[in-house]
Amino acid sequence: MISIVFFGTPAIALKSLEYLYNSDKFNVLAVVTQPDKPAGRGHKLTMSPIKQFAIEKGLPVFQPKSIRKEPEIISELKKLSPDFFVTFAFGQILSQEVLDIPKFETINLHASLLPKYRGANPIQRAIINGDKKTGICTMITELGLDCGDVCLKEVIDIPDNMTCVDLFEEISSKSPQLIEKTLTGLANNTLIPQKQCSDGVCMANKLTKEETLIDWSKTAQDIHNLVRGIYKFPSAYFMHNGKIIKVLETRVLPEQGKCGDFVRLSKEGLVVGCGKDCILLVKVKPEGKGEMPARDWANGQHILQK
RNA sequence: CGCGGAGUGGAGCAGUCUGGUAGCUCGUCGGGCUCAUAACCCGAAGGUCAUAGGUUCAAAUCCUGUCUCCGCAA
Repeated sequence: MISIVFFGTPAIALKSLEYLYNSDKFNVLAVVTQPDKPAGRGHKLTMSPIKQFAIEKGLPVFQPKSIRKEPEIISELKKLSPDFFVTFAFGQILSQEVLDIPKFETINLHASLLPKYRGANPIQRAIINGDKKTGICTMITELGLDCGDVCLKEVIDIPDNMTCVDLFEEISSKSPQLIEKTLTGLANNTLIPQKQCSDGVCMANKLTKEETLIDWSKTAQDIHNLVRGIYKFPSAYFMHNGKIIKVLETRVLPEQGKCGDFVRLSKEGLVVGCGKDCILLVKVKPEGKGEMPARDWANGQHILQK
């Protein structure tokens, strides 16, 4: 049985932890996750989905503020003497001292086809940039950011209307098998990690507030990619009468209109002019309101009424 | 107790400050026009104004409590 310590925080990693926990090939010794943080309306202290699962199953949980600087936790991890560390969206940088703990390796799962989209935000970036495919990789963790040798990769297609929520879901459910294959391959020496090729390296930076504001002078396709790329997390938006209007669903229409103008109201939604072509707003979510058809919103705002 | 918005026919909103006949756009149904229509014209149905209490001759509107939904921030 292969013993591991699992490092992870958000929901996307949950299925992987669950899988490893339930498998009789693996023994999950402990879980390391980010400290509880005030979150949500009311700032209630909230534990990560990974921690919730661990507590439910009675697994030991470590929550370092910064794992590099907490010798007590490091020595606890050493005592466990695991075969592997598995990291998946953990959210902290490890130190060499930590990487040296497991008997075999520390492996990381990264949600892109490396070396493309190293860094914090590979999933949403792939959609925002209009990529037709992306994927997941397992890799040997090294000190640099997502630069270690790649063990296994799996390609995932991105259809034109896929949102980041769909992609999250797909990645979340395909990851467990990839991690399993990687661990067993490394453990019995049948898997040889490959260096990342040096060209095609690019970073997937965190989203800034400015990026999520819709720029109507861009092409309708670019706006459509932005909308589905950050669907619900945290959503593309525009301002109207001083209110934030989030845009949840759009379609590109091959017609002309002045940038940023409300062109017409159709049965399906509100048509807005862009730098190239027009975009149809199908579903929106105004500040202080729930989601609604864009047509209904435009109706109540008395946009485009004679 | 982090800050803030909102609950009004099926949908989206106005009306609330300055209490006194329930309003607008859309949808639905019926009829008309049209070669035809998602367009246009005429008409109809549909609301205990989230909820409980209070003030008043009179409350969607003022006061108090409760529930629900949401935005920011983190």
